Amino acid sequence: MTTSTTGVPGIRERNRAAIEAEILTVGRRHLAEVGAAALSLRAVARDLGMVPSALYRYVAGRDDLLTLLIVAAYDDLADAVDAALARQQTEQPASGPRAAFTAIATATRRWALTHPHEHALIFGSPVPGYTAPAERTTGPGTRVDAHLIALFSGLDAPPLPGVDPATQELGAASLADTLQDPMFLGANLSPTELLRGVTAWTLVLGAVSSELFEHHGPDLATDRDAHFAAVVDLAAALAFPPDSPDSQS
Amino acid sequence: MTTSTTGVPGIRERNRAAIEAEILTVGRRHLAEVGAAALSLRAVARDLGMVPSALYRYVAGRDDLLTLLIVAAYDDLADAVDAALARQQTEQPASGPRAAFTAIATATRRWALTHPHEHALIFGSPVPGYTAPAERTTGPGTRVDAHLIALFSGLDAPPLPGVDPATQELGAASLADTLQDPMFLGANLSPTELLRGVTAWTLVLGAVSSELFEHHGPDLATDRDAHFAAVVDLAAALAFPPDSPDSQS
DNA sequence: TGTACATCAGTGAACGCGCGTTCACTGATGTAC
DNA sequence: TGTACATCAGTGAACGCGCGTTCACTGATGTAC
Repeated sequence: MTTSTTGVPGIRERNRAAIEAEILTVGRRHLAEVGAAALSLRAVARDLGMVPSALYRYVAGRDDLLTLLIVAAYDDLADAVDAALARQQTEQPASGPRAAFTAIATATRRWALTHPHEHALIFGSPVPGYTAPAERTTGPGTRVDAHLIALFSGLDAPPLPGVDPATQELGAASLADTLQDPMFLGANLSPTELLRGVTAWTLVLGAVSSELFEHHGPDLATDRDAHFAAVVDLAAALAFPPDSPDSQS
Repeated sequence: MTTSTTGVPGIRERNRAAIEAEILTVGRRHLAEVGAAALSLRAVARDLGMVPSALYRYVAGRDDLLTLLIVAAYDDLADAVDAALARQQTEQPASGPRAAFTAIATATRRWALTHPHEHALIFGSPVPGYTAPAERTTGPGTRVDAHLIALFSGLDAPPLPGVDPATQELGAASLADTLQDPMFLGANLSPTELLRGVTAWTLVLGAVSSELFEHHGPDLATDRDAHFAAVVDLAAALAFPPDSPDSQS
């Protein structure tokens, strides 16, 4: 369309890309400052030195901007997790899935602490009057999950002591349908592994949100890092077999 | 002041109490319908058949109304938990702390599912531009916690298999200061018990929020009750010794 | 290389909306003597 | 029991604010011939 016949993008196209990037940057800054509920198209436009209506050349409306920010947040988090995994892979090439789980959990918490509003946007209470379009958010929203699924596969952990086998069985069975999702293709995950993995991850996210939103006040732990490490250790004990190596730094 | 010399409240005083109650009722209904972020003084006044400014006779402003609603939500949840515990006490008088933990978790989830916005108000992301006055919310906010503390005391559970003792020790130590809080007076709780108890409860709240906010989409489990029961079973395994009885209904 | 036309970016004004909060006021309810 | 005064509940109008979205428009950038 606007592409010239040589395939080289013209100025218009380059400008458009530049401004789209700028909108995203400013949008993220506003999100970080005021939160999703108070995010305003007019304020973003103001900050871009534009008149509000001009934004509609680039964004269909406020909801569309929110969707862009959600996608960006998921991607940013996933990038941070990818980086943490890669770092670990080079520093401790022999480490197993449990250490990878710990690395993912730690990176997720770090990211949340540095991006509280973006964490709230994707893991907190829903933004009033907005529902995310699944076809745009599920892709980036499952990048971290894909890592976890790989880690939880083929563990064959023995039942935890003090756990009721019948209750576990029923809970696992209720997840069987989910395993049909294409996401799990080739993962070779058992319902029980999924149950225990999802539970471990729920605990991690719960701990992060609990720390961030201060459910137990600001002073629960004197050493928050140590507290979180212990929680992650417990979470890992839910999903991984007892002899699984976990190298804490 | 307005009390007559006989000690019997006059009409004014009774009217005032009645209207205060009505404000709370309408406020809660609005909260349930639109959520905390969209809660508006004007709308509440409208619904009461009053002019907006009249509300200021009863409430200092929007923030004050929010505080009232937070207190009411905590109390309502705690009432539901109390009722569930009492019911269990009569139906299964011989059941132990682990069964009580399960009852509390189940009641908390039930309450959250029937009061999603109130759950979000106290356990979700913070309301933008509002910070709760601790001196008014901590009282009702810790009623459920008090039950849990009692349950977690004196358990002396053995270390979970697959858990790193050093990591647990550090995590527990970071909670030692918290144990000085008057709330723990006479509870005889060890740092390790607190760590494992808080973690178990974090998992429960995380699971409730995850289900409510649909972090894994609407269709993670075909039988959500069974899924939740299995998660609570795993949570209990974190805090209670393996031989602790847990009677699932 | 030059001209006629189509596309696009951004402007500026306006729409209608709802919000929290203030203020001077009326009329009813209570209190003191 | 009656009267003068103080307290309180609720009214109505107004303040200034920011919001999302629409619309007709100007001027610049690109395209076709």
